[in-house]
Amino acid sequence: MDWADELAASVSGPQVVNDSKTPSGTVHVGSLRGPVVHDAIWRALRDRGTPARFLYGVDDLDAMDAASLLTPDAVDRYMGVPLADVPAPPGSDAPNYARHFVGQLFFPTFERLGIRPEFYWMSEVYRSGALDVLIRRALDRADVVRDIYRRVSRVEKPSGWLPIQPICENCGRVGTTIATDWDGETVRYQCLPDLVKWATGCGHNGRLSPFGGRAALPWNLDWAAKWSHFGITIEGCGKDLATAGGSRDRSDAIARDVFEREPPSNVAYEFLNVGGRKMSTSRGTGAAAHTIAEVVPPEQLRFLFLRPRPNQAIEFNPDGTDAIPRLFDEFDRIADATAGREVRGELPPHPERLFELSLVDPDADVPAEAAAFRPAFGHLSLLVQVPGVDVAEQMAAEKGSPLTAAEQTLLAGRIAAVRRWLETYAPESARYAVMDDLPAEAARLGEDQRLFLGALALRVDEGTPHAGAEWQAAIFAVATSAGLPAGRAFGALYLAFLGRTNGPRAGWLLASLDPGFVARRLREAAGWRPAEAVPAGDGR
RNA sequence: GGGCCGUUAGCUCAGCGGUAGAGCCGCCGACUUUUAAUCGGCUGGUCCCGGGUUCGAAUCCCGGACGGCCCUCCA
Repeated sequence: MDWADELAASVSGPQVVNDSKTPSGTVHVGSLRGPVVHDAIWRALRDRGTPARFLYGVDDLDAMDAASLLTPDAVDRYMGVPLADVPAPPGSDAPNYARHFVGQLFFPTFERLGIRPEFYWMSEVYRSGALDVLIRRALDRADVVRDIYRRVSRVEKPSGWLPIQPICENCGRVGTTIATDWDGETVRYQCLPDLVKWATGCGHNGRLSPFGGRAALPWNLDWAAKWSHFGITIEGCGKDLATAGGSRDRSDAIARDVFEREPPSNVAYEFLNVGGRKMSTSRGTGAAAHTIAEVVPPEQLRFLFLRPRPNQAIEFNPDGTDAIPRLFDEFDRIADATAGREVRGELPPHPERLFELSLVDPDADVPAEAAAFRPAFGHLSLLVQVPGVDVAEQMAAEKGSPLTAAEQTLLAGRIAAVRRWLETYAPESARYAVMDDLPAEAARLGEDQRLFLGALALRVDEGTPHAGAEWQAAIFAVATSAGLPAGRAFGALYLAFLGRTNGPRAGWLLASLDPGFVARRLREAAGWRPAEAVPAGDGR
C-alpha cells in the first residue's frame, strides 16, 4: 500500500485532487477504480497533514450518446443534447437526466464506499462564465491546438476548425456542431446532420458568442481547462487515456502550450478485467457488475482496488469461482496482520495501511476494526444454508464471547453478502441441496458406512431426535458404537443426502428435514450396493 | 506500428537485490461433538527465454517470446 503514501510524500504545498465522469451509461465495477484510487490519494495527503481538496466533476454538458438510455421516441429528440438538458426518465423528480443519473448511481455508490469528494457540475461551471477566459485563449490559439493534435497524436483537424463546440441554438445539440471563423467575440457554426453517427444535427447555421455556457470545449481542452480553473495538481486516469499519443498526452500539451500551466501529476490506472477481458456493458462481460457491488461489501471492494498498484490490471472473475471468498479471506488476513495476530504467507509492504485505507470511514478506529471478529466467508456460506441455525449464536460460540455491536453489524453484512453470493456467483460445489432421490454418488459409500446408516435408521426408529444438537449427539453415539470414525460417519450422511462428501453440520441438517424422509433415505442408502450404481462406463 | 500490464508450485496469486512463499487442490496423520471444522506433516517450481550489471538477480538493465487490454469516433 505504498503507492498512495509515496505519491503524497512526493508533492509539496496544498493539493487539489480531481476525478470526473460523464454521467451516462452504466457504472460498472471497473469504473469505480478511479474514484477509489483518487480517494486513497486524498486520504494519504490528509493523513500526512497536507492541505488537500478532493473534487469530482460531473461532465453534464457532454452530449447524450447512448440511445439505449432513452425511450425510443426520445432518441431522435435528445441524442447529442447535453446531458444537463435531457429530461430525467419518467417517474424521476430530478430536473434533468444528468441529475437523475448522478442521484441514482453516483451519490449512493460513492457514499457506500466512503468516498466524499466535493462534487461540481460542468454545466454550472460553464454557465457561470468561469471558463470564458480559457475559452477565449483556446480560440485565440486555435492554431496551437491544431498543431498539438497533429504533433502529439497525428490527428489532422480540418482547416479552419476551432476548439469549441457550440450548443446549437435551434436544436440544442452539442455533439453535432462544428465551429469556424473566430472574430474575437463570436464564432460561426454549423449543426451537421452527419458529423457523428450517433446523433443527427438539425442543419442550422449561425453565429454565437461561445461564452457563458453557450458552447463547450472539446474533450481534451475541457480537461485541461478544468486543471487551470480548479488548480488541480493530481489527477489520474485510466490506461486507455494514458496511452502514448493518447488523450492524456494531448491534454497535457494543451495545458502547457495553450493554458500555460503544468498539468497535474498523473496516476495511470489499469482496468479491472473479468475473465481476462475488459468489463464492457456493451459486450455483456460487465453485465454482472451491478451484482458484484451488491455481493462485495464496500470494504472488500475498496480493498480489491487498493491492494494492487494502480498500474496493475486486476483479474477478477467471480462467476462460478471462489474469487469472492478469497477476496474476503485475504482481507481478513490483512486485518489479522493489522491487529498483530500471526498470519501465514507474505504480506504487502504496509498491511495496516492497506487495511486502514480499505475502511469506509476515513476516521475509523483502526485497531478496533482490525481486532473485530470476522467469520470466514466460506464458513458462513455453509452455515447459512442450514435451516434453523442461529448463525449469530454460533459465531458467538466460535468467538468464545458475545459479539459486540460492531461485530453483529459486520456479521449481518457478511451474511447478506454470502446469501447474494450463493444466489449469483457461487460455484455449484458451494451450494448444497438435499436430493429428492438417493444420489448416484451414494455408490461410493463403504460397507462400514452403510452399516452405520442402517444403525442410525434403527436408532431413529426408537425415537426421532428433536433438534440439531440432539441429532448431532445421536450421530456420534451411533458412530461410536459402530466403531466408525466421526469423519466417515458424517461423510456417509453427506453422500446419502447431498451427494457430496462434505456439507453443513449434519445434525442441524437432518433436524430440518421430514423425519419420515430421513428414515427412508437412511435405509435406502444402507441397502445400496455398488453393483446397482452408475453403469461402469463403456469399458473401452 | 505504438503504450501499459502480465508470464513464479496443478490452480489463484504474493514476494520485487540477499538461502524460492501463501492459499486452494492432492496425499498422510491427529482429533468423541466449531465436520468445506481445526491442527500437524508431505508432495510439488530451469521464478517465460537469452544476454548484461552485481559479491549476489524471481527481483535491476537490454533484447526476445507468448498473453491481455488500450491506441478510430465519442467523452
